[in-house]
Amino acid sequence: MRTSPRRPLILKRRKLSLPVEDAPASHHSAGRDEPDGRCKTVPSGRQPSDTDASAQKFPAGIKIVNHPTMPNTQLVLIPKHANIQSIIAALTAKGKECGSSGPNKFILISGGDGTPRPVCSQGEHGQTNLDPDIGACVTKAVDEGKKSVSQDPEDVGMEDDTPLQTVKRLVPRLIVEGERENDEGGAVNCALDESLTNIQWLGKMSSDGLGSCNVKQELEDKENQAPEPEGSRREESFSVLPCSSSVSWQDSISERPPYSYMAMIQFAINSTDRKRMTLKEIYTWIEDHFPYFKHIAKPGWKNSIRHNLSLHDMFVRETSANGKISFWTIHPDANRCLTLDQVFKSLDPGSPMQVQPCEAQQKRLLPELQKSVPGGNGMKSEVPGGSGLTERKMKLLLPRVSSYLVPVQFLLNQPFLQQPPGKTPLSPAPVCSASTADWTKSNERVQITSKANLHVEEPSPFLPMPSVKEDTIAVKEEAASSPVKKEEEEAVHFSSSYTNLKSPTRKLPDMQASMLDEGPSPFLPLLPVKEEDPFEVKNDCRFTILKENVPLTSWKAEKTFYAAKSQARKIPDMQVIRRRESGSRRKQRLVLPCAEEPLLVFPEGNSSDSGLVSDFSFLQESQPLAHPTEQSCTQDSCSFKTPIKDKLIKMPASSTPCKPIGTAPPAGGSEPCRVTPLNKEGGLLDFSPVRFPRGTTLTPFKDSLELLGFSSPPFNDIPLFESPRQLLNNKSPDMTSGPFTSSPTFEPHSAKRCSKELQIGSCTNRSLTEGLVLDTMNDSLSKILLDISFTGLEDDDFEVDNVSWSQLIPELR
DNA sequence: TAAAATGTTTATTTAA
DNA sequence: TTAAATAAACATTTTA
Repeated sequence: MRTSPRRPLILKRRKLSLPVEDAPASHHSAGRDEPDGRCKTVPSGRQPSDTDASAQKFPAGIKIVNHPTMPNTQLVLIPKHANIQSIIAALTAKGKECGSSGPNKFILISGGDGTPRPVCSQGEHGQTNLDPDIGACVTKAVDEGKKSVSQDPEDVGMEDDTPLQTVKRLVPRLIVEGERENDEGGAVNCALDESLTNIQWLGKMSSDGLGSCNVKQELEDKENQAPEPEGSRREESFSVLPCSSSVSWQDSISERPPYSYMAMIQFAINSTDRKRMTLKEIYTWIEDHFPYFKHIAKPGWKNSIRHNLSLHDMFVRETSANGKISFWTIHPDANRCLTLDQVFKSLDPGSPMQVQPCEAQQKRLLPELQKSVPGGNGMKSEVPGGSGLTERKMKLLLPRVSSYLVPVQFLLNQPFLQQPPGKTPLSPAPVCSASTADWTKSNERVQITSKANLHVEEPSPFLPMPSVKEDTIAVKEEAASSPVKKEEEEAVHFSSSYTNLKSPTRKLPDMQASMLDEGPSPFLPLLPVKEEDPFEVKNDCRFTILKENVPLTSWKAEKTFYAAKSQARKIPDMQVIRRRESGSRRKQRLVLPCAEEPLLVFPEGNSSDSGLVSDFSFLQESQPLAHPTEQSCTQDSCSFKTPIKDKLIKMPASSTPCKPIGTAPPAGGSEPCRVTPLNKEGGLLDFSPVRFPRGTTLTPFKDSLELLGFSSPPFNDIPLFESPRQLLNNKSPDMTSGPFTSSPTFEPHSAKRCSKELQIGSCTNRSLTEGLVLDTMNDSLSKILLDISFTGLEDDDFEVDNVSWSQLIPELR
């Protein structure tokens, strides 16, 4: 799939594809997609039988049958003599044959036929080599896992090494039904084990190795690449590289940072003590920290920086006392104090930072996080597994809506999760508070530079307003102008309204509800646009807005309030400069005299907590919100373009166009405005199951596999069982959590949430769903989960302790 | 004064 | 449909 060079990784969904593209036909890689989407080749030259979908036979005696109970799931019955190639091919062929609508989970079950298994079945079909591409990918992946494996696919351990040794060297052992470890001998010389292990390894490879392959390809293509396609390829490589990839964009000028411009700007600005930067400094900072932009990126990236600075309201331009230097700051209400240090952690103090979003920190600190939430508020049970958290964690860094619009997420985690180990805590809250304090109190002699006429020029977040940007005013300190009493009054009026708006108990103004109910305001579209007197126009607009209590969100209103207040107080010192009618789109500025620092009328403790206080208090308030609108207003404190849209989504009975809410409203509508500090993208607190299309549950484990490096043995502690009964009887915590607990930071509770099936299996019946799902979504072997479910054993009276697999799986007979 | 830098806005493309 | 990236036009300011 083509990936965009524009999109940062963190915004992308990982699309994992089987890295056997263009594989030679001689290899045993899975058949590639044919135009009709069906499997082209099958190992050993056999085509999968398409006569019986329920018991399809594949080479090496592999059978794939439909799972008796689980939809989109098939049982892969693997004879002991099956080799890895056969299994992979069969699975792939099956997946491709079924297409995107077919089953996406495969339960891998060994045959258990009792026949002496060959010592090594790798060469059974005369095929011992992996696809070179796969091998290369695997090698890369293994290399990344600090494994010393030659790139020669033949050296991946398929021949020189005993298969099992190779497997065991490469990947952790996998639990396999019907297989058991030889207690005495330790290692089971089992081709199936190898195969399954290799399947897992393939699944790993599909995510890691592919990236490596892409990196490899990237390196090969880089020489001849123009910047644009180069970025594309890099992007692609990023899309599959694991967090722990050794290919760090920080070490490579060719790697585009996985951050949006907005995020990088935040990084830059927050890297300074004063939380402000000139444009040039931002350029420099980005170039210094992301060499890509210095060496590779097209010059247009600076344009994008400027574009982002102007576009996002969170970026506020201030001017120096003399008005000659423009500083870009982040509005305190929007500033999460996000820094590069917070999104990275140094794995090795002596080594450069590696691409490692602090997901591990987050996971490790999750228990603390949960403890920090009184009562848990249901969080504990909803703490996702590692991968889900990973994605959500990543979203914390997203430049999208969630990243800065709803600082709750960030604040929730920041004190616990954002601190790089071994580093001096950034103390985000104090920093932010300080920043906010500076912003709201001292203001550092910095003149507030307002953006375009907020009320008039910028459409109301709730109302489609006509653009009157061409006839707005700029207020400057340099010159004086005759005061306008009317304006003063209106300004005062506005300040009062604004104060109310910002009051701790503020709630949505009545007008808001009416607007939401009635649609666009009848006033705003009628705003007069008088060429002759833009100032008058502006006043009218403002007054109209005030009268209607348009819920201007805090800081946007704040800016306006600066203007209004200043106008009220310093009219003589100001000059109303009518914007020239040349059609200029330049952002209007409001430069206040240094001597007239705006005095904020924010209510105590509410105006400038940078979202920290309020946000964290939200976490501490575990009880359900009694007044959702209040929370809404809390969010109102961040009035940004996108967040406003977001808020609209949550607005009750909103008649304004809004994006449909992803989750169904609560039954009964008892909570019309179910305000959550999280965003629609499912922030940290949104632990709802992540689902694939077609209802497939994307288990956190899916991604936890990604997190599990090659060096981590997620399955080491999982016993092997000879029979289903044994398997069920051994449903010990270790077994239940099994691979999930392999991560030292894994939240035990999340194991139960690793998949819907698992929940069902552990709660409603005695089936197990665990481990390995071979996800063939999008024709890819992305993840493997050993999924064991035997509804026939639900009955406690099922006393066939020695029941064999074949008794449960007729096809095994 | 021209060029460069900076700032604003709109439009388009792309991926999710 | 939306967010982000990108390009571009244009305006304004700064600098050489």
